[in-house]
Amino acid sequence: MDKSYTPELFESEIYKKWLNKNYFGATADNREHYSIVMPPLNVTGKAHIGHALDNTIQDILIRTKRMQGLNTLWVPGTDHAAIATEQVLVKDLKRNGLSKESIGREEFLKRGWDWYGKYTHVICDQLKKLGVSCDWNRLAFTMDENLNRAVRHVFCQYYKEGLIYKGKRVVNYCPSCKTTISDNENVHIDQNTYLWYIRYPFADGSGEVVVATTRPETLFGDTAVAVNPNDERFKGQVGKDLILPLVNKKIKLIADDYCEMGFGTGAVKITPAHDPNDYEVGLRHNLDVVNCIDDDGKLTEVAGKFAGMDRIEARASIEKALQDGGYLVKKEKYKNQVGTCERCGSFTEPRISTQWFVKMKELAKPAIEAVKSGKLKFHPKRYEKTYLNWLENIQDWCISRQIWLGHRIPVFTCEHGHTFASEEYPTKCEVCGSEKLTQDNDVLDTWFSSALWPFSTLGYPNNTEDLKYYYPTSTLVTGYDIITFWVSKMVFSGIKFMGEVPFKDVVIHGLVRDIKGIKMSKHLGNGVDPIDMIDKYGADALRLSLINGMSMGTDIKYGEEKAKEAKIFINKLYNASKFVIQNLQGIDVEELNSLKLQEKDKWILSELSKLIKTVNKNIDKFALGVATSNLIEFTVSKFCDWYIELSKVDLYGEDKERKMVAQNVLYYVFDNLLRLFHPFIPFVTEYVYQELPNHRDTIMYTPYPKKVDVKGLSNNFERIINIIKEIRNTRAQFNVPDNRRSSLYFMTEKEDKVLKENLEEISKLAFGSEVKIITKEPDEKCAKIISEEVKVYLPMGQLVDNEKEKERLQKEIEKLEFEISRSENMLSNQGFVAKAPEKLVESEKQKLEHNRMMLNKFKEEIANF
RNA sequence: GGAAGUUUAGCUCAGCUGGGAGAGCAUCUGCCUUACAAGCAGAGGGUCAUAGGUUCGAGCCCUAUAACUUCCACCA
Repeated sequence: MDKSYTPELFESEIYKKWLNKNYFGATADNREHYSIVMPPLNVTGKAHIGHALDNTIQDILIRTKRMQGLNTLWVPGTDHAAIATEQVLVKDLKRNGLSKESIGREEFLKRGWDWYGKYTHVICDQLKKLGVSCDWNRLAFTMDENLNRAVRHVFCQYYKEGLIYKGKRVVNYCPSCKTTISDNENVHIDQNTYLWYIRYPFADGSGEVVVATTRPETLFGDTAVAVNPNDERFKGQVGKDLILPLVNKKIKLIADDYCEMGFGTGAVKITPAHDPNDYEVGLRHNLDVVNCIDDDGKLTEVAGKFAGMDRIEARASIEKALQDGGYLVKKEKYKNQVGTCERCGSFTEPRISTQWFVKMKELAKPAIEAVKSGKLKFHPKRYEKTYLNWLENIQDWCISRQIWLGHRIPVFTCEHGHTFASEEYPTKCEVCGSEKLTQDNDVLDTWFSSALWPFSTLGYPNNTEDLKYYYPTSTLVTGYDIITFWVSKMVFSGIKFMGEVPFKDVVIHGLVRDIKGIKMSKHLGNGVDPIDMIDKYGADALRLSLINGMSMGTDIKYGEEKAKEAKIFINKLYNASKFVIQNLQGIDVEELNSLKLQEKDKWILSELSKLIKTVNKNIDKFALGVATSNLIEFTVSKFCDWYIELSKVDLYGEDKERKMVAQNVLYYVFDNLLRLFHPFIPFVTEYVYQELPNHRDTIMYTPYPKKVDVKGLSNNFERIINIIKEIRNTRAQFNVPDNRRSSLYFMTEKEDKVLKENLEEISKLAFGSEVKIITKEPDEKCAKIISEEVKVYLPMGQLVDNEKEKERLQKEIEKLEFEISRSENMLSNQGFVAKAPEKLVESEKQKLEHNRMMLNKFKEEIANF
C-alpha cells in the first residue's frame, strides 16, 4: 500500500472492475426488491454539485440495500431538456447563418439526436467518476422509442377519457424562447418600475377617467376600462364610451368586481389579450380580444406608428406620445413583481393562445389521498405540505410547447377537419378514411414524459417482468425545488396508469449553495465543480463532504474546504488500515467467541455494537449525515485514539496468544467498519478491503453489519480510559511535556483485577515509565489523582508544589459540594420526587451518594496538608 | 397576500417522543511517540434570537415579537 492516501491511483480502476463484473446489473428474481429511478439528468452541459449530492444519496441507499441482500435496481437516465437544448441548437444554427425554418423540422430533429448522442456520455462519465452503482445497461432517455410509446399511450388514454382538451387560455409566453412556458417556469422577480397615470376622456366630452398601469404598451390592446360596481365616484358613468388615447377608438366603461376600489385611481384598463384577469373580465363582458404584442415580443400593427417596436423598448416613446397628447397625468416610482423566463431570464408575456391542457382536478385527488393515507411518505415530512398545497390548488396543466424537440403531440387532423389522437402513426382518418393527414405542430412539455419515468423506464406500456417485479419503486430522491414540477406528476400518473403510487418514500434534500449561502450560478461564478473536487480530493472525499453533517431537506453551504476536510479524514482511515493490515500478517482468523478476550477487546466490540445499531437506524431514517458522523466519531475517537494504541501492547508484546487475540479483534472491528463505511465511500473501502485476509471478490456484496455476534461484551474498560485521561490531564496541569515520562503508582483499597491487567496499557497511553501497585503512600512528592476505587500517584519531584496541590484539591471539593447541593435540591423538591420518572430519581440519588463519598475522600486528603 | 424554514461556541452545524449544553473547523499550550505532523495529547470559549406561558423541570412544547431565507399567489 502507498504511504499516503492517493485516490487517483485506484478510483477509476476499481470502477472499471465493478463495471466489468456487472456488479451493478439487476435482474428480477424471487427476493425482496429495492428500486430507485434516477432523476433524469439534463444532457445539456456538465454535472453540477447538486447532481453529485442527489446521486450520492441514491448510491448510498442502493449500496446499503444491496449489501443487505435485497435485489436492488437503480435505473439511470437522461432528459431531453427540450427548451434548453433547442435554444443551444438554434444559436448554433444562427452562427452558421441558418435557422430552424430554413433547415426544416426533420433535419432539425436529426441534429437534436446527434447532439444527444454526442453529449450523453459526458454527463454519464462524470457520474461514473462519482462511483454511482446504477445499472448502466438500462440507461434510459426521455425520448427513447419505448418511452415515446409510453407517452403516446398515455396521451391517447387521457384523450379518450376527455382529460385532455384544447383550449384558449392566457398562458405565459417567452418571446425569446418563442414558446409557452408553464407557471412553474415563470419566475416572478421584483422590479423597480413606474406606475403611469393615463387620462381616458369620455367620448361625449363630459370629463375623463384616469387609470394607473405598469404596462402602458398594452394600451393598444385595451377594449374597456373597468371600475368597481359599488364605487360612488363613477355612479352614472358606467356604460359610457371612452376614447382610447393614441388609438382614438371608443371603448366602454364597465363595472366589474375584479376592480378594487381602494387601489390606484379606482379604474383599471382591461386588456383581455395580455392579462389573465383581464381575459376573464373580457369573457364576462363579451369584450373584443385585441392582440398588440406578437410572437417576437414586438408591438403589432394595432399600435400604429409603434408597430414593430419591442414591447419594453417602446415604453419611452409611448410615454412621450401620451405626454404630447396631454394624456399623461403623472408617473410615479413603483415596485412590483414581473414574470421572467426561468431559462433565459427575459420578461414573459401573458398571452391568449390555443393550447393543450390536462384536466387536473380528478387526477389530483388520489395523489392527495396517497399522502394523506400515509401510502406515500415524504422525508422530511414537512414537504408533504408543499406537495399537498400545490395539488389542492391545482390548475389545469398546459402541456403543449411551441418548439420542435420533444414528443410531438399525437393528434391528427384530416383534410375534412376531423381530429383524433392516435397511438400509432395513422395512415388514414379514423372518421372519413382520408389519407391526407397533418399532425399537430406542438410538442409536449418535458415533464409530460418525465411524469411517466418510474414505469416507462421499466417497460410500460408493455407489462414486462421488470415492471411487474420492480414497480412500485422504493424510494425517490430529489430536491425540494421539483416537488411540484415532477414528484406530484409522477404520483398522479403512476396511480392513474399503474394503479399504484410510483414509490413509497420520497427523500427530499436541500440545494447546495456556496459557502456564503448564495445560490450557485454560472452568472455569479460561485459554483463548485464536482469534477474538480474529485480530481483534487477524490470521489470519496466529495461524497463524504456532501453527506457528512447534512440534514435532509435543508440547504447545504458548500466550499472546497469541506472536500479538503473529508480527504483528511479518509487519509486517517487509510492510515489506520495500513496499521491493521501490517499487523495482520500471518493471522489465523478465528471465531471471536473461541478466544480469550480482554477488557479492552470487549470494550471496543461493545462500542462497535452500538455503532452498528445507530448507523442502521439512521440509514433507515434517511439520516445519512448523522450516520457518517457516527462512523467518523467511532473511527477517530474510539478505534484510532484508543483501540489501535491499546492493541500495540499485545501486538508488539511477547505473548503469542494475546497477539493472536488482538489481531483477530482488530480484524473483526476493522472489517465491520469498512463494510459500514462502504456505501458512503465506496472506493477507498473496496481498495483497503482487498488487502484484508479472507477477502472476497468485492466488498459490495459482503453483508452489511447487523450486529456484533460476540458474547460477554462489557464496558468495564471505560474506567481505565478515565484513569488515563485523568493522568494526562494532571500532567498537563503541571506542564509536563509528553516526551517526559513519569512513574505511576496505584494504590487500591481492594484487589482491582481490571486495573492490574491493564497497567501496561495505562503506562503506554499515559506517558508512564515505572508502573506499580503500592500499598502505602509513597514518600516522594507526588501529584495525586483520587477516584472511587484507586488513587494514582505521579512522583514528579520538583514539579509538585504543595500549595498548588492543595488548590487542586480545593477546587475538586468545591465542585463536589456544588454537585451535592444541586442533587439535594432536586431531591428535596416534592414535585420532582413525585412526578419525575423513577429511574431518574434513582440515578440522582446514586449520584448524590457517590459525590458524598468522593467528597469525604477529598476532605481526608486535604487534611493531610 | 398565503405558507414553510432558520436563529445554539469566532465559523459551519448536531441536539431523536421535554430530565445536567455537543461535534468539526478556528484559537491557545505541549509533543516529529515505528498507522497517520493531512498527526498526537491537553485547554479555553455559549443568558440556546427576544418576551411571556405550560411544567417538579424547557434549547426542545404553546403564544406573541424581531431578523434572515425560501416556496406559492392574477392585484392594475
